[in-house]
Amino acid sequence: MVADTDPKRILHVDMDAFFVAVELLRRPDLRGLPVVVGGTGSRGVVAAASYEARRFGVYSAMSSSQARRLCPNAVFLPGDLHLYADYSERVHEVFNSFSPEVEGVALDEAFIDVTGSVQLFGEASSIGVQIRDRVLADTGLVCCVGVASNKFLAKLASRAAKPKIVDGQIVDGPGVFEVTDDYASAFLEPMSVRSLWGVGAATVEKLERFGVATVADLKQLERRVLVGALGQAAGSQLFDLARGIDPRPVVASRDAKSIGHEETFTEDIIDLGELRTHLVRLSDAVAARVRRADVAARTVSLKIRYSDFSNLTRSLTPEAAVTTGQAIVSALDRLLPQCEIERGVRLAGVSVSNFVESQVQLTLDTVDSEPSDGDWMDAADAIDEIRKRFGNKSIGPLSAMGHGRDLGESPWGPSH
DNA sequence: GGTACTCACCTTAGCTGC
DNA sequence: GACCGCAGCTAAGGTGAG
Repeated sequence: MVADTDPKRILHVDMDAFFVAVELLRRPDLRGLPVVVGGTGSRGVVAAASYEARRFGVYSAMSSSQARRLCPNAVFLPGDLHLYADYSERVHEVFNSFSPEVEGVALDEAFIDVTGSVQLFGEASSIGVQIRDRVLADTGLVCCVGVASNKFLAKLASRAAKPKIVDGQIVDGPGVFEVTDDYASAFLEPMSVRSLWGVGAATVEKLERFGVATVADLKQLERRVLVGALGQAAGSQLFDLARGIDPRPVVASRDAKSIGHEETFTEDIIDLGELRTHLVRLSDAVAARVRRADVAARTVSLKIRYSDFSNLTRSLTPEAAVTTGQAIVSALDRLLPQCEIERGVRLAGVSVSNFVESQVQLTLDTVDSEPSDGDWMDAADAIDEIRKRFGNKSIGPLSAMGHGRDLGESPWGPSH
């Protein structure tokens, strides 16, 4: 089962219906009603649903139109990521007061390694109770805590700690749930393989060919069989997870490996000029984040989703690493001819990766040539300063002004 | 009809240099 | 010089989480 040499005490903290719960703090009149965050537009999805909405079968990632059909009386809210980020920060302050080893996974969830904290605060499950109480007292939000000897089991344990919908009724969960190493087999084996980390629709289909539906079924397969079916990394990981083995440590700070923005349009785009205007705006937003991170990006990627939902991704690595919107757009201009605009473009995305230290090298061949990234840096610095003082909407590329929505506004699809 | 957004990571393939 | 094996990089696409 779990290696004897691994005495770690890991917590997984999951905020309960986080986005909805934050909304209810400022709209207490909505308590007890079906409330949905996201899905306000025709092409959007549900980001979070209250338990009252879940009783009608509304869940996150469901299309907005389906959610409306299932629960026409639900209150649909557009969502406010800035507000959620503020609350997330406050919740993380609570986590950090119990251990410095906090790994944020998303705004509403984190792993905490409390191995070194038990002498100070008591047993791991007791720390879980204390965190839950403190989060409620400091923010008014409810969280669920899973306790185990590794991240994978702690994550599943926090799921078991949550409230559930049984026969259309909301049934409270324990709030804190521990999976001991002795209990791990009995806990895991009846579960669907879909519960395991890294198993999505495609992997489920492959496993079904081996007659595998549950973790118990999965344990019947040898490692080499799984590796043959799923590849070295996924196969080997799944073999271990089925046995409750997960060696990944809690990593308190992680450097971003890519930065990107993508956007689904209210209507499909069939004009290359219009598409380019949106790409300029997206590039500008990506570049601003790159500069805030104090890095430069070597690779620029373009993502296009056509009206039939097929995707095209193209990337290139320019001679010099990029930090400005202009430099990203010039790279995109080399990729854009591969886009078949007449097919109708539903979504466009811009991302950058392969980060290096932010150092703009001015070489002799930049003299008397096209404006380089270095030439634009002073202007970009000035833009960053203006945005810091007057807000994101205060300045932007002229060609993109008046086009598209502010990034971060209606983050789960177009609002109309 | 009906599918967002961001990010990480994996696989495969082709190319280049040693 | 041709060929092989290997490593490293780039590019494209896919999968999955949250």
